[in-house]
Amino acid sequence: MAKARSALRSCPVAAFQKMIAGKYKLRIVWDLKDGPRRYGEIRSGLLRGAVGSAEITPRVLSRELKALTESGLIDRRDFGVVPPKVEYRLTRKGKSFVPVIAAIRDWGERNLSEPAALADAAE
Amino acid sequence: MAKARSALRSCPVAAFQKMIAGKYKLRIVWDLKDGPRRYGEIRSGLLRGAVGSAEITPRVLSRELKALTESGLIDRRDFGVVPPKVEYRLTRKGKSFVPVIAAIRDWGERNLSEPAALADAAE
DNA sequence: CAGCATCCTGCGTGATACTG
DNA sequence: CAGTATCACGCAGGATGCTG
Repeated sequence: MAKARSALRSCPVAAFQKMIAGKYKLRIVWDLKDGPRRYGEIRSGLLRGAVGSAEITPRVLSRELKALTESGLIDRRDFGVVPPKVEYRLTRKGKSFVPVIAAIRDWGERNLSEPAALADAAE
Repeated sequence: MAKARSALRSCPVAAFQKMIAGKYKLRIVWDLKDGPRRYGEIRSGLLRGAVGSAEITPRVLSRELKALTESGLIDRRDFGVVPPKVEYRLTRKGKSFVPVIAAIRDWGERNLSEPAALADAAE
């Protein structure tokens, strides 16, 4: 079975965790599910849902986007114009990953959101 | 809609990320799906799948277990005997989370494991 | 507009040693 | 056996400023 082979490496879960490491990767992918978006749009989009304290620094966003690109989840498209215009879109692989995030969101909406908030508040 | 309310806080995805933060939490929950396990068993179980370099230090494992307990995913049962015997088991909430991990594993097995390994190897 | 360069800080994680 | 205590370190991630 092919299963045993891949399971050895470090199990899919660990690979998954590496892939989505970082605070924004999941949200970026989720945001891109509706179609291509420009750098600034993604940045703005990430602010929705933030509690309102911190901005996402270009350095961080840039890193995440690059990592996602190297993971093969998203694709970077540079229009090579001035002023710069760059779009990011999901790859095939990225699209196939959307349902997984959907499952996460779905579970999170009914199990986290509020009850888990006290675990935070307690801290 | 209740959706908007919970979505505001920081979106389910962020809450999810906080909940499973740490290298072992997902694997612990996954490991516990087959039934209760003792501290030492969990520790040994985590070594399967590790590339073989590092041990899991008690400090780290202890923290993860405590965090998972406070998240309400697992339940700690101390038998109060000597030598100590402590079992960890999934709660209802924890069990409901297993399918999500299954989805992750499933996706990971067909999309990561090897092709994504080069992203690692490159590093 | 879409980044990159530099500095700085907190925390997650590993190593080691000790205890009820 | 099932942890806790202490030390140390790398790195994610925020702040600020610059550029093509």
